[in-house]
Amino acid sequence: MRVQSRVLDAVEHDLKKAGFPPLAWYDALFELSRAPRGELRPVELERQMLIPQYSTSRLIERLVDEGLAMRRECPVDKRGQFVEITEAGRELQKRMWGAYAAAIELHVGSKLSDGDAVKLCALLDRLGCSCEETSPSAKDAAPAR
Amino acid sequence: MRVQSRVLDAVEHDLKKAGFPPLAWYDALFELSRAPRGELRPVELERQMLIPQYSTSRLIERLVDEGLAMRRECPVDKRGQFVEITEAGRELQKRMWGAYAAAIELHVGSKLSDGDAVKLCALLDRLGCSCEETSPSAKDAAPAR
DNA sequence: ATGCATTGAATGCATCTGCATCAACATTGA
DNA sequence: TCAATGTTGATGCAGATGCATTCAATGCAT
Repeated sequence: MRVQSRVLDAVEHDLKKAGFPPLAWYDALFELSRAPRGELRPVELERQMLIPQYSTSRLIERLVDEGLAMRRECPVDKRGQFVEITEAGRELQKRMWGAYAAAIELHVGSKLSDGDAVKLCALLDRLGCSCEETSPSAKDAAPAR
Repeated sequence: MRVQSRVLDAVEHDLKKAGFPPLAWYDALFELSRAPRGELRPVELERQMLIPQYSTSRLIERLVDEGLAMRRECPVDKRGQFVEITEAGRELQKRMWGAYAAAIELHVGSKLSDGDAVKLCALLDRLGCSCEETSPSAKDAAPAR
């Protein structure tokens, strides 16, 4: 817990210092940019990012407000919608990646050999899976971040 | 990042389900309870918990409001103060530890052998130290959690 | 001693979160 | 067909957080 918060804070701090929006924006833009046609249902974005539903809704709202994404309605399910990344969004995502990658290298990469990184991933993976055993209802699954 | 947020959320979720306050309260009560005479300067608490100053200030405020801790003034430095844990505070800390320990065992302990845990700690330790190299000023050190 | 930077703690304000709920649509099943 | 149930997404509201600033007390250098 201590290490994670230190590293994450350091990375977010670097990003902010470079004048960029929070990491969550990057995550969202990244997921959108690599989606089939640059678009995703909010529900899918939510699942990718491990954040609660209302949080997704508001994140999208902000991205749209900033012109980084746009909503389009879903033809097959009229209560749903698609969120599509704009050119500006793709551009910001790429620019942020510069700072983000540098921060990762500085705070993580430079401190771990490739082999160590692999070992670390393997160990962490054991903690990651099957989190719902506490409660039968999937509704209870905790949101993330 | 993904694993940490999943595990932490699961633990916090279990704690809340058992009717307990957030983990940060536990952390603070724990630090206080193991301090020399059950008391700590806010600044020290801040350093132990890796949270920003204003956050400590408000956390203490809540603990005091709930009768879990009490403020006393510091004789040697009149702008400072001491925060001392109360009996109720010690008791809550102990009761929370029951649920907390169970959650840790469920979400972490049961998924990792002792040897793996040691390896994991060793790997994480390499990421943890020397975080201030980005900026010469210590003021810039990022807060945590 | 006096001016000046530093430290310890609190707080006003804007923003963000979490929770519960809502409204609209979709699906199922009798 | 129609009621019950489930999904999708938004939102009002209370509480939490982050930021910058404040104020008082302290240390320090001249």
